[in-house]
Amino acid sequence: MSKKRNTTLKELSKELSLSISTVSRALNDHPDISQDTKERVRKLAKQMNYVPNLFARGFRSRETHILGVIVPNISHLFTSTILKGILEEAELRGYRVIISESNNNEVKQVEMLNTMTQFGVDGVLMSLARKTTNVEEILKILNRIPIVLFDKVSSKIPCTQVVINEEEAAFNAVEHLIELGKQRIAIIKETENSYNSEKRFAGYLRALNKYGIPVRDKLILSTEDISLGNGRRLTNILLSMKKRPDAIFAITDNAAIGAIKALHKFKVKIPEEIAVVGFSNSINSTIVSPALTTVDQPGDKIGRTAVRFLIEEIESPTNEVNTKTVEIKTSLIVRDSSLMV
Amino acid sequence: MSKKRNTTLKELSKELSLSISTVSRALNDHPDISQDTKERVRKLAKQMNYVPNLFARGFRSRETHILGVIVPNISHLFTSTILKGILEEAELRGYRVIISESNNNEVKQVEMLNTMTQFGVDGVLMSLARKTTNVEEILKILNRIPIVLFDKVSSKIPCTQVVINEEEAAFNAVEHLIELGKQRIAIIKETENSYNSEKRFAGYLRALNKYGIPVRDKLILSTEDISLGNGRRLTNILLSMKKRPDAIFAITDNAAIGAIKALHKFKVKIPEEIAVVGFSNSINSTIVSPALTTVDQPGDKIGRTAVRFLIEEIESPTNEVNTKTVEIKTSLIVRDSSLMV
DNA sequence: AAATAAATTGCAAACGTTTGCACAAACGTT
DNA sequence: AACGTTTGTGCAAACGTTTGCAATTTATTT
Repeated sequence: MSKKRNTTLKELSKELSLSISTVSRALNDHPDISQDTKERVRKLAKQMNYVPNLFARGFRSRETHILGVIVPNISHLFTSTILKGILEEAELRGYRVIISESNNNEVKQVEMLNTMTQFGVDGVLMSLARKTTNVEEILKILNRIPIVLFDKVSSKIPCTQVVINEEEAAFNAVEHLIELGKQRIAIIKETENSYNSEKRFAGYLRALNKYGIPVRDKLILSTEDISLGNGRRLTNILLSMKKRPDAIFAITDNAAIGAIKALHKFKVKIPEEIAVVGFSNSINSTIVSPALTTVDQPGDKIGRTAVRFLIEEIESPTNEVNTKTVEIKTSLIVRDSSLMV
Repeated sequence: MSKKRNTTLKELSKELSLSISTVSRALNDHPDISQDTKERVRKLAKQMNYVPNLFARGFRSRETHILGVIVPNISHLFTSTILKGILEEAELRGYRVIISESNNNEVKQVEMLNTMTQFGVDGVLMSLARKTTNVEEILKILNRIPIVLFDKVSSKIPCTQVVINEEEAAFNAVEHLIELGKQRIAIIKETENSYNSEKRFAGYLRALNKYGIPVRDKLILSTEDISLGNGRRLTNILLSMKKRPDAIFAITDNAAIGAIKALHKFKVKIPEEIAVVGFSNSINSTIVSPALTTVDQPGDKIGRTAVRFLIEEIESPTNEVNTKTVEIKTSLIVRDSSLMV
């Protein structure tokens, strides 16, 4: 059970009567080494099942080929889809991935960032904890290693950011409702300064503006925690109004599903009386009935793209700051909750 | 942007006019060092923002304090809940976690296991790919480092295994249906030699036996891929029978939801005509209507437990093989799909 | 044949940490 | 005063790899 030691360069070199350095260079395909020697070395290496000790290597060259990932909540479906993309792309490019969860705790988030750099990761992919306000510490670390933000990002951090076209996606969703003939469109969004929520809200406003529909404050509802339960609760409020809305745009599938449940309870016809649109295309959106119209966000593409940019920065470092924002296109998936005949 | 170097022991030692080894020992709270020195060292270390180079350490002591995790599919909700538990418990105990996805591919699974040991992880937590049959390679690696299996396990691999009480959980679920007065209980399960499926099937059989209910082959349906779509398809078959079942036990929430969808379509009353029970307590089970009765598996507890056993094996290695199986208790959550008044 | 260039290979240092051992000082015991 | 003991500290080796430079061999040129 005790950890058996791996074959080392030294053992190979002894076996072949070569020096350690020659063996090392042969395996790394260094041009100074003759073809002949290279083949002999490679053959024996394979035979003796040689694998380089990554710690010695990382230790020596301060390159670990490890990427750190920090996300608020790993069991959120959208997040785990992104992680899937990250894992796949990283593996493809010969990087390994360490994952941590911040639990939406800003302090913990910085702590993890520190541990990771201390650990020697080559770069970090990060989705910010809700209400990340103090970016000081993050900026400090950004001076030392490249960071790429995705999904929950912040304009206060000058680095590459990979997001979906939140504003446009929301615009499209609301435009869809308007084209259906809806005029009193309510929105259920987040209170706090959440990047995603604000962008989506902006899209909502732009759509109303474009079609000359007045913005009614009463139809703009916010909640701290954009959950199913709160979606239900806010919808109840909407239903108690003298003039009910004729559509609800919830910036989250869960909240939208909560809305549907509430509407169901009060026997409101969906979508005839009130149409509902969500955001995320989570599995649930097809399970609820009526099936939910929603915005599909290609999580794995976000993950892959983020990895690609991060590795690029790692492998060809420049002294300029990278501040580009990459937008991944989403698409509106129309289902029964907004399908009028 | 270039990787700035961290403070090293050498720098600390120079500053304090002490030897490197004294500083090292002071920071590791070695009893040989005087309290006075320890405090001076610690103070300066903090001030100079010293962090040990984990690579040098891991390299030296061949202990990395990294755990490897291999799962079939990270974006499966139950899996990511387990991961959450793993991450939390590991962090608590000062271990870091590397996660890989096997995509249910046996070859890839072994490959990852190899890369991880090569990488120097102290131990591996693994949930097996479906249809893992060739355990040769895994056994080889088990000789070198401790492995703990969870969720998808195999009796062919002599190591600690953390599972839920699959058989009993299924038994309870079916017993619940019987107590409801159901007599023709169908089961939707997996075809291939899946550990979970077989255990659950065994529980199903035991429940029928206990109550003297004949086992009818026609009511035992299997599918390769236990998905929502296949749940729906198999339910359609059940509905086409001359004598329909009066209950369906699907060994997966998704399949159960497929069943509900099919029943819905044919306007079969749930649970009066046919009751439905699933397995997993995924979020969806509360979103479908009627809400699904299902078995709650405490994912994070599984994760935490697995980590605990693994670390124990790492930190106090014995030469005996560890083959205990730890069962985590589940509970049946009764909802509308089987709630009769 | 001598001189130079090119192709291979080896030596040795370096990376930052831990740890067995040796050493020195201070103390207590005969 | 001589001897052990205890306490605190430093020396130096080791972990496995990479890499600048030197050394050797071989090929090419004059």
